[in-house]
Amino acid sequence: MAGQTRRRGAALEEAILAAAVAELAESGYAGLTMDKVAARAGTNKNALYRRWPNRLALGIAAYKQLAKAAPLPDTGELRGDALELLRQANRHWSSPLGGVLRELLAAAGGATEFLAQLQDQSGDAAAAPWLTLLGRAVARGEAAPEVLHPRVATVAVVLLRNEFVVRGVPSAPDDVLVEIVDEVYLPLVRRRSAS
Amino acid sequence: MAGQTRRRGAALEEAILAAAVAELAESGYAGLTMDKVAARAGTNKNALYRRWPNRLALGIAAYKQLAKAAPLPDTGELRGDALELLRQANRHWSSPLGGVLRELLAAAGGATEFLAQLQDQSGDAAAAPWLTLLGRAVARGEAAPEVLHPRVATVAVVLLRNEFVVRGVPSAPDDVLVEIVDEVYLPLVRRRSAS
DNA sequence: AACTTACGGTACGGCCAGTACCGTAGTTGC
DNA sequence: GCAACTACGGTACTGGCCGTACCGTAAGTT
Repeated sequence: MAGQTRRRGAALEEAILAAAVAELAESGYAGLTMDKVAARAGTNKNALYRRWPNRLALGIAAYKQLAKAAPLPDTGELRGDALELLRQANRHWSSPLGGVLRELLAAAGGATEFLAQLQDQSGDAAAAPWLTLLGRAVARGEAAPEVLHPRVATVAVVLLRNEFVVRGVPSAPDDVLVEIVDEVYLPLVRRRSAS
Repeated sequence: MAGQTRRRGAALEEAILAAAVAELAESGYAGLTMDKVAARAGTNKNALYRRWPNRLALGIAAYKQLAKAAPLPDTGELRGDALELLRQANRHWSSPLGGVLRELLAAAGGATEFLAQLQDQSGDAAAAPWLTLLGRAVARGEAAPEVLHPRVATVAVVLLRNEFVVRGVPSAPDDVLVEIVDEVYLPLVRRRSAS
């Protein structure tokens, strides 16, 4: 064969991951088969199963390669920041990547050990940007301090994610984002502890 | 064989659905195989594929048999109603049925024609009870009239569903429900159009 | 150099979706 | 009451995929 040299260790691992990423991007998790990844990486399934216990683990690893954090918006006012962050999420979920994430969440099926791997991308870690964004708004007097709580801060993204779960793939139109921000998020966050 | 008579039409269809429901309840959607359903119904896959085009369609049909609407709570005040409705949803999603629903939503993978079948159980139709519940609260003066909007009305359930998607199977503790109601839902809904 | 480790090739077991074919029982129309 | 038709039951098969096993051989190790 052409390949006089035989790859090992990290070099091979990177090649496999790259192949998995490519398959994931092209065909989604459903189309990610161990045989195809092995073929694409120019190796065989042995090398895969030596590194990842099963297909799901490889899929998650490949997804994590694909998903990268976007910079935090700073428009100077809460509404603009929230909308922009929501648009980022919208782009992510309506891209092929969003479908992949849904497939993975599904394949994990509630298995905590796998879900934990995905939370960085989809769950708790996603609260951090919202909290800092809200923190700035509180400092500006745009929001009440008692809303600096993960459950409250992330309401907007959670609602948007719900759109995708319930309605399906296509990207949410911008009106939906505006509606979420204006009808729910801002009223919720602006409250002056109305008892 | 024992069965002298041969079932046809509706009788057979019911038997198949019953078998599918049983399999779904025992093993979830992942464990629902066409062979097992056929065997359990005492027939073969032909009869199945004559009625449903594929496994997912049968799974959804079986799920719809399983899920039935619970009566609408009426405790006399908004907080109690909302909490009770949330507890219903919590029970549903933390039961095996919830896992099944998640599996189905995943298997549908954004295919609109299938999602539409599930929305009755999980999506838009779920907005109706919340709207009537809120309507009563508005009449009592417990909520502002401008919150009679599906997006706003369903915020609580959507947040709860998110718990399941992100955290996994186990039932959400009651504190979480209380937190959702007290930290998010009531403040959101009680606003007196704070501009 | 000998030794160990990991890759490559290949083959296979097992499971399952979906399809095809055919004999036969039940139903319908005459 | 007979024929034609429809739908069920049995069975077999294709094709795809996950996961495992075995074995020869190249790469790194001492």
